Amino acid sequence: MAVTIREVADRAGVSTMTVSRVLNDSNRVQPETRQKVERAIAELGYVPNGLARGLSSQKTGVVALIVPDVANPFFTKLVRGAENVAWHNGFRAILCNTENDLNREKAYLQDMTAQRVEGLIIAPTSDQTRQHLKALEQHNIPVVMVDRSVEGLEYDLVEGDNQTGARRLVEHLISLGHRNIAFINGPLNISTSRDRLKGYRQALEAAQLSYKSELVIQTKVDQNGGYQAAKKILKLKERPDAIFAVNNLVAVGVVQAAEEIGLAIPKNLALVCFDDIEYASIICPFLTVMAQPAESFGTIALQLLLDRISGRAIEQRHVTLAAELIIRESCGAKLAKNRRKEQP
Amino acid sequence: MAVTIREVADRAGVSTMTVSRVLNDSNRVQPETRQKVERAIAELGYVPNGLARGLSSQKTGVVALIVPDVANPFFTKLVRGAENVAWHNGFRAILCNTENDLNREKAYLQDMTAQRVEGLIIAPTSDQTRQHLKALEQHNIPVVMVDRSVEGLEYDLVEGDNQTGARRLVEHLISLGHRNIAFINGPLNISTSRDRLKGYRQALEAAQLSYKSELVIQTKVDQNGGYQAAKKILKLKERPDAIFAVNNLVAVGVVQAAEEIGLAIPKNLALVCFDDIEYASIICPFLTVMAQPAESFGTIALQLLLDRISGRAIEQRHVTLAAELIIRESCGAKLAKNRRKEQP
DNA sequence: CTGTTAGCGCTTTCAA
DNA sequence: TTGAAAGCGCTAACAG
Repeated sequence: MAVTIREVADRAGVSTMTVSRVLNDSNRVQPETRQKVERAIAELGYVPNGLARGLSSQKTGVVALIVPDVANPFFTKLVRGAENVAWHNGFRAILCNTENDLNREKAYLQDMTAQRVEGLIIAPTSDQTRQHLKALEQHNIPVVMVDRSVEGLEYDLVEGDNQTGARRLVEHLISLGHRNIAFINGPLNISTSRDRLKGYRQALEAAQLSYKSELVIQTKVDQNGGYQAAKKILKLKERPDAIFAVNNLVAVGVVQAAEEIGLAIPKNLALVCFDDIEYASIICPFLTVMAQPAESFGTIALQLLLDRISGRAIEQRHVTLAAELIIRESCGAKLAKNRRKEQP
Repeated sequence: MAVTIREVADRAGVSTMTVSRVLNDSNRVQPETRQKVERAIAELGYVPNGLARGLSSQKTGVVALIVPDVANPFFTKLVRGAENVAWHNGFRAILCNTENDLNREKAYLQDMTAQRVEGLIIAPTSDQTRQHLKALEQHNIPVVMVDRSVEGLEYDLVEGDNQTGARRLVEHLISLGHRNIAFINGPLNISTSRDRLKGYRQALEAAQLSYKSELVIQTKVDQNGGYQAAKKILKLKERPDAIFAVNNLVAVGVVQAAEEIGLAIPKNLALVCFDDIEYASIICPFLTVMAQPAESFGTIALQLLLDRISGRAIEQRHVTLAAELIIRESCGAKLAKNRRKEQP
């Protein structure tokens, strides 16, 4: 058993309450008394029991971060930003990686409630998350949703401007002369998939291109999902000349598939996607992307959460962060430019 | 205040003890009683208070993961592996991102002790971590060190074979004809830096190349560190024809610097490093690396930790994981090959 | 400024 | 198989 407040109090010759006051540095303690206590703490190597503290005070100083996939650079950065802000405000962050699994998400949600975390940042696996979250309403634990929204839930939200982003990405492809543009999308029960689909259609319409359902496919939003989907869509009799991948990892899967099939990007196939891949883009600036400020998603979400925790916020807040088009190789823009130069 | 065990007990018409037994599914409860209790739990939406539980039982079901930088793909994967194993064994993982800051590491360590986590995985910021860890010894909390070792600490350890890996990387450069090989290393108070330096020297000696201290430079092991160091070293009158970067992020910084200076890799400068960058290598297989099984670092470390927690392990264990040389573009091997073809 | 008294919500221990 | 009593280590609320 570790050293307790009792032992510290005995050694310092004061009551436990006085020790407690020193710990929470209430200034209602005489300097000399405080010194005695502090010496006792140091000598004993006393570390207050956080559980007892939390149980008694109803404050744990812990928030939970629930994300679908830590290995996705977007979420990695989001987590980093959130953890940082938490740290600087005296909070710890528990990381919960759901692996896009609804059951795991549900279990984590229960668990975090049990641990009495003071707040929750969640990038929901899908709209089905609604039920789990609803079930937690009675616990009155502040929640902020990030990246993905869930209809019918009144929580604060930090998301990207997915529709606009998608539209601009597709417009870009169209401006480069592509007419047969496939869209490898995620499941439609994820808000980002729905919004990006809207943007895709919007861009086609504006260019008076018809929407062909065989060019739009839904898959898991990870590398393998992108790989499988690309394999399928690139076998079409009328092969697309460009692909819009719903996110970075799906795009990685597309690159992999194209390589295997022997299609050169961007020569034989143009490719664009949502979300950058940090270090990759420096090593070789290849993917043309709609980059989102991932870290800001995390820092802002955590700030909103802290506002809730401290009771500063009342109304529901909805932050939308713009994305930035970064044109590199994979869309073929530079290729096109060079071609023009060569054939004057 | 949330629903408590008391209310569940009242509603089910049993004592709190019986509810507790159902919760911990002790089988010493009559089926009918159990049903009554379970119904009450469901109706009330009861979630047991983990703090109270932990305080009372001395078990929290939480382990801490302390890493220097979550945004580094190596640690991201390590964390992912560890979190996964924790999950499957009924444990939650708290992520602590120290940002390579000793103070932050110290605070986290104290904090985790306070929260009574049942175990600790730590990739230490440096040898200075020893003092913090020593201070926690009296708490008898199981610790497993990963990636980096700290001398004088008797904890379980999972690390890579840094010396061999570094040696092979440099040997590879030498085999390609490079003689003026710079090494951008990390601080020597990190074990991996020391071991990789040994490997570097070993390779030079074996090839009877002299060690030139001006070609070895220490820096922070992140992108900016690599960038700054490369800027400096590439200005040398006798410019190196190859660089061995101590890790992936440093290599990214080197690429950045080389780009700025106008040096083409691998044409004017060969580059190799430790640790792969997952997605980047698929999008464009550029960096020649010594890839470490990052996820295994995490899974194995967590398994060792679970052994400790359950008291299964007694002796100190030391796991060394081999790295794999992956030859891509940046070292110039393929360039060399082509050159040979072109000049028969 | 300091101490006393009661819990926080659960589990352990011992009886029944 | 079930329950009563006694804490786990701390802090809130009130006295003094």
